[in-house]
Amino acid sequence: MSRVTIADVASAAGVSKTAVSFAFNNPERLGHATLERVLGVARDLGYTPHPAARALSMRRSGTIGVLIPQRLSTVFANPFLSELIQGLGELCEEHDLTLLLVPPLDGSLESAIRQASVDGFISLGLSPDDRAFEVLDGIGIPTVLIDSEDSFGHPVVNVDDRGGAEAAAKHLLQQGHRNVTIVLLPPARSQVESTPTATRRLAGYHAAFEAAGAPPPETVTAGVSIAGGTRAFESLPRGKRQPTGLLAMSDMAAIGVMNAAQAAGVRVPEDLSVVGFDDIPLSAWTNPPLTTVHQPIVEKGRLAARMLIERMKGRGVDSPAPLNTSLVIRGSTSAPRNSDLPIGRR
Amino acid sequence: MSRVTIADVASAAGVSKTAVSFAFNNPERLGHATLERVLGVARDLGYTPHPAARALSMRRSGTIGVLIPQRLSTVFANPFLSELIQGLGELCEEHDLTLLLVPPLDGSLESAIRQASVDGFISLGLSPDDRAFEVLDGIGIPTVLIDSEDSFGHPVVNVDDRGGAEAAAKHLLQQGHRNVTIVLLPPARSQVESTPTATRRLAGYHAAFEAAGAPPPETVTAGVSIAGGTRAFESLPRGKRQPTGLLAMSDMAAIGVMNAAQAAGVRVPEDLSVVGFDDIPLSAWTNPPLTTVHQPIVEKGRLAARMLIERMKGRGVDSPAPLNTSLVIRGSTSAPRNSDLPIGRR
DNA sequence: ACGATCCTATAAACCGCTTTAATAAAGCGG
DNA sequence: CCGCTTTATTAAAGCGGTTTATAGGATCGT
Repeated sequence: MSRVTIADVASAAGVSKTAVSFAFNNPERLGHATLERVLGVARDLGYTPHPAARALSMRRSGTIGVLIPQRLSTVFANPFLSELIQGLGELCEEHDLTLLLVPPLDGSLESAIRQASVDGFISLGLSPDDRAFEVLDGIGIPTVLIDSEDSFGHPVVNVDDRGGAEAAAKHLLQQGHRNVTIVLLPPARSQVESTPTATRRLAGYHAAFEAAGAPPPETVTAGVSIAGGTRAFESLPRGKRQPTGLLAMSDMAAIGVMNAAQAAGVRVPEDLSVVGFDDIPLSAWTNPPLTTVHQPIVEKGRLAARMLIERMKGRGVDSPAPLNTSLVIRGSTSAPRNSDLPIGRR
Repeated sequence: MSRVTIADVASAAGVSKTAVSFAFNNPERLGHATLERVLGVARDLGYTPHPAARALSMRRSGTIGVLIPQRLSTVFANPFLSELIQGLGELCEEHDLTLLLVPPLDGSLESAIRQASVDGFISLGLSPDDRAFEVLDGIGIPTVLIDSEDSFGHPVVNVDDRGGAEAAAKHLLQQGHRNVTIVLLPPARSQVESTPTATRRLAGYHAAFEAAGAPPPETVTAGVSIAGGTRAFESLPRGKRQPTGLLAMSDMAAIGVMNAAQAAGVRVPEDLSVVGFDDIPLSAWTNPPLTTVHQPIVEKGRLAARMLIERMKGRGVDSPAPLNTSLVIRGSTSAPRNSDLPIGRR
């Protein structure tokens, strides 16, 4: 009734456990006849090595963990993670690894980390001061960071958030927008801090406004979801003080804003220009198509996985330069209707 | 240098391994003083139980596996899986479980199954004759099927694919379409078979045509991606024989078709009506918004996870009735321009 | 003063596999 | 027929935990 173990196979084939183990992992150390016999018996009995036992004795589980800072239902509502996993997946399959999703269990990412039987971790968007790092360092497991901060023990894969944000803001400024609101990313885990990504993007926006001699824009915060963007739109000032341009830190929020705006009779881009961030596939299909900052998400996943696999082999890797971002101008931005700038300065 | 083990903690605290183990798993069996001391030493040393060792001795890994019939990069290009994981994730987090993605490794799902250290499997879209089931049954691990076939050892969660497809086809027929093409789902794993889901949807389409006394439609096959839909459109007959209506088995393919059609100057829905299947969030945002068959994907995930967890507790569960599907009529369908049906019969 | 009872703490077996070191058998030249 | 090298096989020691059965006190009623 119970599971077939290596001992069962061994006694059924009239050999030692060692022989059975060799049959699978070291076939050349067995005589031809015994090898065949053991393999045959194993197949007949339906033997499969117990993965946990194997992992324990080989010190290797064949799995890499993805540390997710929020609930799965939250984070998978954003196509960002899907794309990232496409990249991670390519490398995993190439190297015979499976992918473990590790969200905070019972609110605690730390305890989830401890439970996870993995050979390495990819962490998403963690702040340097996150408690998770103590645990991570304590167990000394290879880790590669994505969307985090540099120089801090583990290699990091980032994109040029700041440059992308700056380009986005500059675009709006050049179109003549002066009344702009920024839609911030919510803090991921620690209530106090904002994510490293959000910090860099904000800096980029601000830099552009400063360079243009414009006052720093107002901000609202919105979750990375269409509903979050909808709420953000509703919290915007109306009437004369309503912004003509919106810089959203995520495409999902941007799309939510567009949706809510149009439902409220505000036309995009005529009455309100909106630019997103990420360039998820959906953004090319909205109405109007979303102007946004492209970042190479799949490539980011690939690169991080490749680095982690190197680290798991014991080789050291350095953080690469931030990956390029680029502004993709589509239909959700235009000059404001009552631009107070002369045509020549646009 | 090496990992801190339970023995290290034990000797540092001057107690037995048993005491340390009890301190974490059975604190009431220890005296107050020793408990505190052991816990303190453990914290100081940064002790964390080895997950594989724990899994081996407790016969429980705290992980459930999702059996994915295709490459991660393929399957995560479709928002379907994201939504499903949102549902699975809710239950996982509630029960302190992590989620292991198990794609075919080196082309073989069977070997991936063996490697995976999980307490249960959720399988996606597997045909009854898939070889994976031999392995699954061999190791006797609780399994719940999604989008598979009934009565076959494991409980199954399905939606009413047939009814949904029938409603979709009926809709097109009622609008007056007589020249319709079906966009089939590609086979998932076994080259010969089509997936159970595809079979049921096809039956639904055919039933509607039969009931209307119309000849069965032509078919093309397209991968579940926008690019797949694009290719499908290109393989359609042109000119007089070009269909006026398209029944796609996935929203992604449907969107790809719309895209390619519009790029070729074919207007949707005026020249070509298209209806999808799944009702992924994206479908509400395309231009025009996609008419499609809604299925409760998140709920499907929740239900399957709930059932699996019950099974993991040793309780038996029955397959529920197929979940309801419903046609969502949006902007991608209308009457064909030169309908040969009199107005009254539309 | 003594056996019964209750708390604590532990020794040892076990989970199922890998791997090192050792043994037995076989082949071989002299 | 003997030492020596190869080849085929295995016993036993881990890997790092959990858990059962047991022992050693302290407490207690009588």
